[in-house]
Amino acid sequence: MKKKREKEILSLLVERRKVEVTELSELLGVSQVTIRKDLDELEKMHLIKRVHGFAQLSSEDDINSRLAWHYEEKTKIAEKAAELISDGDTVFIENGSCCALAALTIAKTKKNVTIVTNSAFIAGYVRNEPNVQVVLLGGIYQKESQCLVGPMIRDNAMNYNVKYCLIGTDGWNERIGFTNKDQMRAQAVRDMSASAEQVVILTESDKFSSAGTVPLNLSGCKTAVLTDPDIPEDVREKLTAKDIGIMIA
Amino acid sequence: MKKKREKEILSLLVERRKVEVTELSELLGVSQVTIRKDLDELEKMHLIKRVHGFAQLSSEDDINSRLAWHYEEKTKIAEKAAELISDGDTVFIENGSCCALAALTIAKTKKNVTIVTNSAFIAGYVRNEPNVQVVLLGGIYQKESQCLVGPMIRDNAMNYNVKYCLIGTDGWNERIGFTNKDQMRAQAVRDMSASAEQVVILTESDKFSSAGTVPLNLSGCKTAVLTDPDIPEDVREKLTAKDIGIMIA
DNA sequence: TCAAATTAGTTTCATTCGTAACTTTTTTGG
DNA sequence: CCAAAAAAGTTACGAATGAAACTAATTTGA
Repeated sequence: MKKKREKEILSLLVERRKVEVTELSELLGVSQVTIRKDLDELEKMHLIKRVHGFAQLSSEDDINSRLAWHYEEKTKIAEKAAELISDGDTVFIENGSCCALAALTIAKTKKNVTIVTNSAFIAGYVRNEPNVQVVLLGGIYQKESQCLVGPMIRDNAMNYNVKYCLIGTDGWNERIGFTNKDQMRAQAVRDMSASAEQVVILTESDKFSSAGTVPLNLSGCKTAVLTDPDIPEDVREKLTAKDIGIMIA
Repeated sequence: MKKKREKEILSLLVERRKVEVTELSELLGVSQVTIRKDLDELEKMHLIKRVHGFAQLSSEDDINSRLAWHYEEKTKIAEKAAELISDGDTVFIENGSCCALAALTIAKTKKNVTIVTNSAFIAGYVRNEPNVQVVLLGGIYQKESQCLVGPMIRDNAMNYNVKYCLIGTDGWNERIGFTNKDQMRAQAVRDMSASAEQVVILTESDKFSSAGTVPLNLSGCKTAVLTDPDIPEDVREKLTAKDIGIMIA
């Protein structure tokens, strides 16, 4: 994301879901042609969809539309995550918008990496990258999130033993730790983590302000968080006290 | 597909991949507005994509674009296949364009059916249908075909025992029987078939004119073919001689 | 430091788009 | 059988689009 104007367009879209080209032009004080060029760029990145006269986010539940929120931070986190991976590695990646970006960055920058994931979204997301192999763990297909859950995940994941498992989260608090919205998905995360030496949680720092409903309970695993520089100092201390590593993108 | 004009548009697109709205209007002798309405319909069915001034097929390798070829026959085959399934059933469905249409028809018309498939494409294809559950078998993700292959398929499929397994094919001849283009996918078909009482091959009749490279070798399974009425008489006899049932859509 | 090259943005224009109001054709039910 | 309703198609028009040629701003490197 080179231009700050593109960031403003995204913010507007996250708020309103759908904005007219003419309105964007007035609001941002540039010509409609310029706006259209910006929108073309954003569409290339799959962050928005263009329709006659408008720009809009992808469908509500789609990971693509979640990517529009804090895209820049997520990009940086994804790049940092990719640095952990070496050519030829196999890495577990769980569903989630940061994870999807990390998967794409890895696919674009590494050679001969195998991504093992429970996310059909991620499989499709890196489909055009020739230098990566993808393994999809079997399971029940959750239609909204396009990810796979259920006991087959565990069976399949046990075929592997990897160094890193990259996962997402939707919140955190001191008492219950990191959380997820969905019980089935939380279990999938545990099952995948069990086959990895190190779990890395990819999350923007604003997730630390409130917790979701289902604790991930990763206590048995060596865990680290990869987040942006805005993580509050008190959270840092609490994480460190619980022996959770902190990486800043 | 109600209108024969829409069929003509599809034929043109299969030939040329991309046709201008103005040209379609002249060729078919109706106004551009009418063409645009047709194109909107076809786009709703995911058979084509619209761009400014043109209509074009989805990307070359995409199953969606293969659906444009003989769409009507495929629709009928899919409807007939759906009749085999009852509310509450679990059915195996393999990758392929006829299979995808069958999956969608089942999802739209049946209640409480579980589709077990090795096709991430099919999972996405029925994503908006609320009355169906999808289970994706795990494996190596083939980027072009969006299907899963490899030994995990067999492990996962063994969790089930179902009545019907719907599969596709890319050819047939008398000596080697039904074929597939790809060794890994052929093995996935065998692994899925092993957990089903009855294998039903969904294919348009024109596939009987030539064979692909990898025999499916389903000899151990009770097998039937579901195809359109144009299947040649001699092929019928040869299939019957090999104890393969024939259903006509 | 300054000229050339690249990048960003604008203006213009012919073309395409979607909508709405209108006409023709086909269906349908009494 | 035929009138009313529904469906299919057209015309007309203002708004949106993409391409190209042009101008302004920024980068770069000699």
